[in-house]
Amino acid sequence: MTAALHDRVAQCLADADQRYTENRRLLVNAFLAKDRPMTVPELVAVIDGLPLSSAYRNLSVLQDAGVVTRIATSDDNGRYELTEGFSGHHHHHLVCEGCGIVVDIAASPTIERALRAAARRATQDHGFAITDHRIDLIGRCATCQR
Amino acid sequence: MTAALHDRVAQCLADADQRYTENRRLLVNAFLAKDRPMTVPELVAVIDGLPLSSAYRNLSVLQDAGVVTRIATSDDNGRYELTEGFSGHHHHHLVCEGCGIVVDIAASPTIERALRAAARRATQDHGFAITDHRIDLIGRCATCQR
DNA sequence: TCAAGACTGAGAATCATTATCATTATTGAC
DNA sequence: GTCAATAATGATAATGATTCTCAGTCTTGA
Repeated sequence: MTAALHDRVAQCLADADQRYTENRRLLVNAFLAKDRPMTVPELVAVIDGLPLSSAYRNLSVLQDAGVVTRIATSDDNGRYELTEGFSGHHHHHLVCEGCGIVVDIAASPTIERALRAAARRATQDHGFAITDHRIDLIGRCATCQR
Repeated sequence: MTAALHDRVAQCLADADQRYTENRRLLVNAFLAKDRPMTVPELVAVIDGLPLSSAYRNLSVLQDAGVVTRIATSDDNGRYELTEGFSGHHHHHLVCEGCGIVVDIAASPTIERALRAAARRATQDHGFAITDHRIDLIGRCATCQR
């Protein structure tokens, strides 16, 4: 199961003329271990001995190859997660405005349908070619509610 | 019309023990002039003579008072816009992944309804108290499509 | 086995944002 | 109106996440 996933990652990197090195494998495994977007400090804390500079460089390589995605948050640290093709399912995010943590939630068919219509309208009205979307529900996690 | 708006901004700042100074008024007017989220460099370019440090400090004050909202983007600059109560209408964003520009689009009732259901589910399943949401349609603007 | 080129990691550089602080402007009390 | 007390300003320095640099190491394919 995960072996097949690693093969696909390797293929994806190969297509981008990149190798699937030990550090990159450690990063992918860290993402598989937790199913929520993680910051670079979180990643290096989990991957013992990985230098910051290597973490950033390899995340950038994995991002260019389409294996991971960087998500923008309002707190200071960026967060990374496996691209949907690798994490398995289309999902959206629950964002805590207290601590900044981000949790994955399943997408609903109703929302997806409505979004397709909205994308069509955006193309008509503004000339945008829509390729993706992002939905965040914002609030406070159980911990931050005290 | 805009006079009433300025009164409401003044009230909002007063509630936060802040004054509605010239610089703050200039910022609010800049937001009214363009109806899309703007970066700090864009703002100081439009408001002649406004120092960067004053721009950042006053945006922060306006944000704490609930007059402007900072939106997170994946490019390097943050973007600010008037909070919905002041800009007039609930809206979502069209984001160009080429140049990073952000354009407002109207929210659709269908999506809003579906989001309320999703928020209910998030509370049940994850203990989050949802207070807001954010929808971005991501693609390429007419210019960046060449 | 060897050369070409990719990868690594320590440290320096970058750049948006924040903090500092002396100066200036505003306010409320008298 | 005058006078503290307090808030706002803006130049500059500091911060901190991210990116770049570069010399050394590892892979790969011939």
